[in-house]
Amino acid sequence: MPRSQQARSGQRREEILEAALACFAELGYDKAKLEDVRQRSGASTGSIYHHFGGKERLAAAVYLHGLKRYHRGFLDVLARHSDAEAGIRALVDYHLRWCEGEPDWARFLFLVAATSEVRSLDPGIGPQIEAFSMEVGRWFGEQTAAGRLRALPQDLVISAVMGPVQDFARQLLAGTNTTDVGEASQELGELTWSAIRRPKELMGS
Amino acid sequence: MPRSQQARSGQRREEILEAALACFAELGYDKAKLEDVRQRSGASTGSIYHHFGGKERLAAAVYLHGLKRYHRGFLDVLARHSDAEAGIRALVDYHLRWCEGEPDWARFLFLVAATSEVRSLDPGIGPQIEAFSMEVGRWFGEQTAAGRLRALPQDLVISAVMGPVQDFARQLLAGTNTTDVGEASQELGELTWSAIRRPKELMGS
DNA sequence: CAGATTCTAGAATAGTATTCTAGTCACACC
DNA sequence: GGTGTGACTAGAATACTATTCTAGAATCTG
Repeated sequence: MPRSQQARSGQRREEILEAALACFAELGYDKAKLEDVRQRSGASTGSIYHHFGGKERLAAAVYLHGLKRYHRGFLDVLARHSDAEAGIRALVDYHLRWCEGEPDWARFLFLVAATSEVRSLDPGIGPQIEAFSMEVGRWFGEQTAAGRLRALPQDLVISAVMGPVQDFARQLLAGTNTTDVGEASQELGELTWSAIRRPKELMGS
Repeated sequence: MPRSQQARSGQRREEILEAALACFAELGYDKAKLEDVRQRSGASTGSIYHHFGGKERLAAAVYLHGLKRYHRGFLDVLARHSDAEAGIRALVDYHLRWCEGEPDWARFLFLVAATSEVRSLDPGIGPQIEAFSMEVGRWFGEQTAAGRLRALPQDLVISAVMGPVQDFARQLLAGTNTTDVGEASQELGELTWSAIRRPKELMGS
């Protein structure tokens, strides 16, 4: 059975990855059958298993791919802002816009994969998160050291900054949400800054 | 084949529910086989299907059961506090303590089931959430009307209040977390209140 | 072109959710 | 006390889907 062309570098791999994202985002992890991915990508069962080794690890690969995109943009935002308040407002806005602009990716990263231990199934994920956390920690560490933010353990800082907007974005992605995104970004930036800025009563000490 | 006793009111149903929670919390939704639930509960396949109609709807029933417990405690907290600041700090503490005290339930509610559309598979879930939101909305509405909180759309208020602690609790349940829970409750309460209180520059207007 | 490697195909297999059939139990009614 | 009825249970039969396996094609290297 003749085929036109095959095996050009990572072509097939990419096709499968893309098809998998679409299926997972659209149907959810367990509703999406491997057969769906197979049909949408045009690949064969064997090919999928050759490249990824199974459904779970396929999901993990998709996750890592998306995570890198999200992280890259996130770090860009930090790099562009040395001012604490502007940086934090920009992060909130970034998260919201990303979810709005890439709903498939966002749905998969923050709704579908948030839960399970997808995180441990691709050896690239651990290092990716570690490197990201390091960078983020550096920015916040500097801001805190300069006395512009509350002095808090790093995990609390992240929860404080990203918690509200993540919660809101989840509602947004689930569609159970009425407020306009632009307004939400504005308000969430405002209140997030109020939460994390160095409290006024300590200013100047 | 003689059996000692059967069919006493909702006995079996409860046993299955309990076994299912344990399995889902321990293994995650897809790793947990119906066979596991069957063995742990002592029920038969047919019995499980008679009472719940399938794995998904079993998960939904577990979800609803846990949600009710969580909601009840949540509303109790609100009922016991008319002061805005005390109420919000208590809510933050409640969420954290609940996750700490009932890790199985919490893991299932906030990690396993948070994502999927479990929410739509049990006809009781919609009304439960609606009634809960109504109550919560009333409390926050009154506080806002009294000028003690920022004037914001309700979905933003909830994200602001519960976002940080939910994010932190998720880390806690995943075990990727170092900060002490008591300290976290204190700090999260503090910064959440800073976020949602009526900003000082408007006070007295 | 020969040999090696990577990749693809699709059938065969295995594991698991779901359905089906035949009951059993508790209870109401006569 | 019998008997009919509906809720409940059991476990085998079925259907679906992830995974494995074997053969072979495409591409690359020398």
